[in-house]
Amino acid sequence: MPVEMSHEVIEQTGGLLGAGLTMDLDHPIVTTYSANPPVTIDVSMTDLSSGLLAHNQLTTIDQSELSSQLGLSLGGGTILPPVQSPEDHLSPTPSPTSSLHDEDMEDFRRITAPKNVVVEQTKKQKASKKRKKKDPNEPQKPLSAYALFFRDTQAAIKGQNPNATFGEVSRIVASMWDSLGEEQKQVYKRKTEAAKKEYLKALALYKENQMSQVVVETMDLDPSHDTPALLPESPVLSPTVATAASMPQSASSPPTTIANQAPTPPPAPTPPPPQVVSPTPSIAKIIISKQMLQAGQIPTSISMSQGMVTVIPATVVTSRGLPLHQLQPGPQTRVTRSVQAAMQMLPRLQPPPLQQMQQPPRLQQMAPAQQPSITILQPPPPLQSMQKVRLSVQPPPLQIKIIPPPLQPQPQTVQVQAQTIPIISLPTSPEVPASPEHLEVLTEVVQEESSPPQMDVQLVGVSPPHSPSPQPRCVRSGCENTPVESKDWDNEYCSNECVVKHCRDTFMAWVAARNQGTLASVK
DNA sequence: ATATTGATTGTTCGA
DNA sequence: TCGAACAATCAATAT
Repeated sequence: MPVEMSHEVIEQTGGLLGAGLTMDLDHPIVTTYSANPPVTIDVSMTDLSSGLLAHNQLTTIDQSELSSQLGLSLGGGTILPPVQSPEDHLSPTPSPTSSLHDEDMEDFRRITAPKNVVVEQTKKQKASKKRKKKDPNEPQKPLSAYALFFRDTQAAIKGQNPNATFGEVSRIVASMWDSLGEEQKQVYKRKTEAAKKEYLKALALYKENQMSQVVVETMDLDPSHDTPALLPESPVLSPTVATAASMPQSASSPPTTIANQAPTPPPAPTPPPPQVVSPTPSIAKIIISKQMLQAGQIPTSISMSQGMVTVIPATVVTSRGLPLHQLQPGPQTRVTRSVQAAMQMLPRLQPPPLQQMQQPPRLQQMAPAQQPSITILQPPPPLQSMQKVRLSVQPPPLQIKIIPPPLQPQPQTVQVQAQTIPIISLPTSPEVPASPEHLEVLTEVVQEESSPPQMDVQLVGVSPPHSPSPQPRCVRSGCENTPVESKDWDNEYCSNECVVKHCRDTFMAWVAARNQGTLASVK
């Protein structure tokens, strides 16, 4: 505490608030002055209090006496010889009770009693006063120079005179303010000016935010639809949505809307909105990552329309900085779920023409698909091209096709290529029914696949690589029969049985070789 | 009208 | 109904 210094200041300058205040107030203490009042303020108040209040051992001061003494000391002409040294004042701080003598108590009552009456009177008068409701987020107006000064000095006054009432402190502060030199006042005024600039900035930003509010809604198009949420507990969705919600929107850019806009679709401008919304009441869940929003890219989107589930991942990097496909539970689980949901719709739907499967509509034009197909665009791992797995499942014959993806990992522009490689062709047979369970297994295997697509094709591939023999034989290993021609296979098999066996063996071998125990659940 | 601080009073709500 | 928590009010003064 700067008690000694205050004494020195007064002794040397002969004034109360002269050099001391100037010296310390010139210090830039903008950020701390409110919490820690300027040292010199404390000094001055200490001496002021000691000189004025403690001199008479008053906790309540006679107004005229106070004024005269304040005027005397603050006027700067006379030095008040402190009866008590500042140190004495500080060390055992005079407790309110101990400092109160009987006479003081009388003075206290004499002064405070009428005050209470006044309070009661003004209470009724100002009962119906200001009714202001403010937005808590609205920036606070900068304090006036006097308010800053009051805040700084009142603590010192209170410290020296704990029993001083608010009115007394206010009068003391006002006297000090009056006696404050213009330079010292300028210090506070500069603070106020600086705070005002900040206030204007904050106010502008606040108003801007008021103008543009982000609308973020995520909901199922059909809540009654018993479909597990595609992206429920995703570690990606929550942060991204929160980011979108908290991200300030500039007035020029439209609010980011993640919503089902079926009731009132907005006038879609030429650039399609970043989300793919299913036209049918099934499910629409949107992910917009922060990176994508900032880059203005089309975000991850999932749409489902009459059995067609489209997963368009965002760029690989997520908010965690991990590739999307590495998250657990990641898109694998979600995709599987959506696939399962789509599977249940399959039996009712008729297989589409092959041409349609090979040339699906553009992603932004995912009009109601006529075939029960599932298009899954998985995010490419780094240095890997995007893998596009297209499962076209239909009642007999069942087909699963893997389409090698284009090399450019640009989900928003990628189109499904017409080139397809038939891998497994399973005609309906009693031995291998195309049950949903089986489909699910196949699907999950494909979903969990994250290795380069080439390997998939190679492993899953049905046709033997080569070995052109002069006498054609059935493709199934161990079968020596001559293949027969059928509409279900291309002159490779001798019978339906061989087709089934061959496919089963191939698939099981692929599963075993592929997973090596990592997918023990797949049988 | 509003700000300073802190005591007091009034209101609301849960136990 | 009671107590806790919160809100409103008031003081003197300056802006």
